[in-house]
Amino acid sequence: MRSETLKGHLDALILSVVSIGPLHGYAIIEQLRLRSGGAMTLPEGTVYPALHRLEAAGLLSSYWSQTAGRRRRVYELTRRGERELGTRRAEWREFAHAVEAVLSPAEPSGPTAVPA
Amino acid sequence: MRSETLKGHLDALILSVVSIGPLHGYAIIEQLRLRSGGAMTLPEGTVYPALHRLEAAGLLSSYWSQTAGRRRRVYELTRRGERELGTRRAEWREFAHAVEAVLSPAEPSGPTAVPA
DNA sequence: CTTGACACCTAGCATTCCTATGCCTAGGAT
DNA sequence: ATCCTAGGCATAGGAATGCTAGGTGTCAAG
Repeated sequence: MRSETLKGHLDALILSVVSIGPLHGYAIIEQLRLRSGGAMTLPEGTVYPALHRLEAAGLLSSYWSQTAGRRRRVYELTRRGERELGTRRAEWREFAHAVEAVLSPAEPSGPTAVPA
Repeated sequence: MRSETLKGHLDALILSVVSIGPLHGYAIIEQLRLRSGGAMTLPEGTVYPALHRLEAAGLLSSYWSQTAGRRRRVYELTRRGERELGTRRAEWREFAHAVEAVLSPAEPSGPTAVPA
């Protein structure tokens, strides 16, 4: 998948997987891969900065957890994050429909192509 | 529509409208707006550089036309542009499905969530 | 003669994602 | 003992893209 393809949609994807339950960064990467059927195998250098960005924006909160000698930073949605997720999902749908409309082959469309 | 949303998909959209028939820049902007139902009202500063980029990449070719004292640069798809459009449409579909899969609410998914 | 639609162009900015690299632990293989 | 792999986090720097904001010019309507 071309790397620019993802741009602007990563935040929604992360918020969505975290909305299911608190997750740490590495697990988020794993979930994105699993749920996308392998299509989204994101490098850490993409996801970690995004998490920091989302936390700075107040959409995620985090805490450290210690498990078997391994430290993990666990993220969960804030109230604002939940609301934002709703907005983003709606925006995605709108965007996807718009792209679909433009991308699907169609007959030439003059100025009169959109009926009043 | 959030501006980052479009990133990485503009080329496909432009190729798609031009594939219907030769169009000049301004008309391309108009077609994108019409076909997207108004969702994509792109500023010229977005589209013109993109057209130059696509021409430089060999996906579009152009020529000047004079109509009623108005000069227009008309673009049409090259062979490579047609092929590229096909690729991009396929990529869009793959991407859209992947996002849909991640974005749609689902039950918690453990390591066993993907059956062999 | 001013406004608005038509039509093109570019510089510079902001944002985003990726590559590359570094650091650390645990557990199995050699 | 040593190495490798998986797990786990982090950052710097580069590349790409779209937008803002500005500029040029024609033509028709008021």
